[in-house]
Amino acid sequence: MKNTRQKEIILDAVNHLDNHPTADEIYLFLKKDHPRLSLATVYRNLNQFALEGKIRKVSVPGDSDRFDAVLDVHEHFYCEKCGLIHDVSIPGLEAQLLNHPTMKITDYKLMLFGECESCRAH
Amino acid sequence: MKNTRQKEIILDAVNHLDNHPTADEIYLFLKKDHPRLSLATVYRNLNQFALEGKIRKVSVPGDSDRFDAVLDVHEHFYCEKCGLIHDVSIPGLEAQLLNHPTMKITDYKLMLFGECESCRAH
DNA sequence: TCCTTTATGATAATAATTATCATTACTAAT
DNA sequence: ATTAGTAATGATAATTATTATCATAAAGGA
Ligand SMILES: [Mn+2]
Ligand SMILES: [Mn+2]
Ligand SMILES: [Zn+2]
Ligand SMILES: [Zn+2]
Repeated sequence: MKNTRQKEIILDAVNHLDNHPTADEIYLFLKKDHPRLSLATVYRNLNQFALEGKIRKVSVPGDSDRFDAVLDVHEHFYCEKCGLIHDVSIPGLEAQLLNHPTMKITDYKLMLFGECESCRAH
Repeated sequence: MKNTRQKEIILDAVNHLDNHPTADEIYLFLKKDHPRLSLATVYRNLNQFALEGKIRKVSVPGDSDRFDAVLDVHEHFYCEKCGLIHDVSIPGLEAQLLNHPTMKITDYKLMLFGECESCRAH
């Protein structure tokens, strides 16, 4: 509700770190230039931004949540070789999931697993 | 590797409790008749069974993991009204996800959210 | 039965996230 | 510009689910 320097730099960080960073990674990145920043403030604002739809929260089963400034519909793929999370486009998937005949589905969380292109090449 | 009474009753419990129970729910259910059972043993064996493919582990973002004895391909739907997890069949979904043109996808975790039929009726 | 090995039970440790609360600093009104 | 009111922050404690540790117990083969 009130504008703060912290909100500004945290949102900027999510926009500039395009690797689906965790709250802690964002915190460590910002701490270099803003040593008084608190991890609690990072969590608080990331969750608030996600609620407001300014960013996406990406749940990784058995691991920390990650954050994504890209709002276009896309899925996430966790490469079990390199550990990176890659964006994946699956056209028609969202419509297929949300148009279920009996259940009123309003949202979904999906994580794909496997081996990414670059790891397969090696 | 060794057969124990604990393995037997824990696997039986997952088969008997068809509500996608958590490790703790299984533990509390079994403790009534087996007061010496340890929660660590429940976790250990549930994870082992899941690795062996005897049961499924169902990840619920932001909540405890759940366990499922039904091995047939099906998805899970979390009703935000009643909090229950319902089974959902989405024919063709698995093939669509695993046959991605570029990524070698071998597995996925999906959780659907919305309002279930019975809650919508009220 | 005896021996070796693996599993168990009890509890400590871990790790991510949220809660608490005194202090700080926005914002708007004076 | 000063003030007053309110919301946000920073520091840290608490929470919660799960895993790790390790002494003891029990499985199963010889
Ligand atoms: Mn993304
Ligand atoms: Mn199920
Ligand atoms: Zn990779
Ligand atoms: Zn419901």
